[in-house]
Amino acid sequence: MAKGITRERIVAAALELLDDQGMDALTVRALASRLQVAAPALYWHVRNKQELLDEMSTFVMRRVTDALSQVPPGASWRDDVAAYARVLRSQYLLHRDGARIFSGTRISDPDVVKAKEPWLARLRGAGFTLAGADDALDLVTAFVVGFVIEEQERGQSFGADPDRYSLAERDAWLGDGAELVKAAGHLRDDGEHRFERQLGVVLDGLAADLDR
Amino acid sequence: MAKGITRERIVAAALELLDDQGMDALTVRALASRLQVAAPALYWHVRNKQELLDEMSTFVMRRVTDALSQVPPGASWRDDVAAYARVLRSQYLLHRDGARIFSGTRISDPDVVKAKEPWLARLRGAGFTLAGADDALDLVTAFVVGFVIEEQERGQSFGADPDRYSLAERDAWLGDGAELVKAAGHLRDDGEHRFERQLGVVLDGLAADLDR
DNA sequence: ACCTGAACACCGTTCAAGT
DNA sequence: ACCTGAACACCGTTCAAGT
Repeated sequence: MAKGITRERIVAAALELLDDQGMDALTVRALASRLQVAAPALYWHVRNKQELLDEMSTFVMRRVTDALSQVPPGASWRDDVAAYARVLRSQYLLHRDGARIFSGTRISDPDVVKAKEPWLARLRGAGFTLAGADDALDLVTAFVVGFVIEEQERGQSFGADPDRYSLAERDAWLGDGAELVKAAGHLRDDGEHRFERQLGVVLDGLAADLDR
Repeated sequence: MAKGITRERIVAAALELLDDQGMDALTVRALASRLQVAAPALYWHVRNKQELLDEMSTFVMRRVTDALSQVPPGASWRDDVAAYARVLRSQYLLHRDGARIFSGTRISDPDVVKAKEPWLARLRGAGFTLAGADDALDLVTAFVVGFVIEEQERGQSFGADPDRYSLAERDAWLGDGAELVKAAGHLRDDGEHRFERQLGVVLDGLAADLDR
């Protein structure tokens, strides 16, 4: 006894380690030491490190579907799709480099994929074709992934060295010319506002698509 | 002489190695051996591996801006933004896992960032505010990044084991229920068509934004 | 069934020394 | 200025052996 390592505990500890120390520090040995076992012990529960990473992704995506299953059908398809986008973003944001690490990975649990079903049904009910509904969800997923990758990268650079990424520094680094690029940098906002605004544009596009 | 390693040659060889063997095989030692020098030789030209990766990203993004500078102003802002999206996607597709590796990284060359200037100018000419133009380009970037990450992941899984990812296998793996998810899988297309369709939706959203 | 100790073939990086 | 050889502290993974 006393040990009792399980797949679930390994994944949970791996996510903690990732968030505490970052991707480079997520080694099999460091993970084992956090769990107070020798490194080879992990190989009884997990085939290799890649499988561990896949399990971590699946865990995060399961969190997304769990959170979504709590969301009641909205007043409109817009509300439903927006709820999906917000939940996906917030779950990615929970983990260091979450969007980059957990996007575009194979999900190992069919239930997580099947959780798409009610969302497809809601969109169909709102007038989307099945293909159109699937397309819509994938488009929103692509947008969220790309948005949060950029968002987390900016956050990390800024966290590491706030001065280095100030507007003044950036302007100096850019040198002469490119006045629009510089001015745009000063107008730029971040976080929720920016996300909601761009999400709104995507939803407007889907609405235009639906009306056609 | 005879050696003549330069930063440029290192980056070019690193991209070849990435495409030939994949991310895991892109080691300092393998790269050195491809360039016929001892591993520590690279450290005279590059601070560390991270800097090498940043240089690779910057190189790819410079390719994007070079290709874009050849694109004449289109008949409409839609054509301009679509041209940008297509070029970005095609440059990511040129390299194994390109979107995941090269997105959300700091660009080390100001000229690459400054190349945004004429694109901002064109959008402003078409009626976008400066903030709106910047937002539009970033939104399209986020979409392309997310789209191609998913696209390359699918391509890689399928390339590795075509049977494993056939529709029949997928349906069996999903098990009972989720009929819409299964049916949507059968309707799904890939590549250019899918990209153009989803890009069209994003552009429609921007158009709606512009009319407001 | 579950875990350890020792080992293997590798990593990225440093540094004195060579030309 | 540019490169090498040797070394350091680490990797992921295997495997016989322990309980």
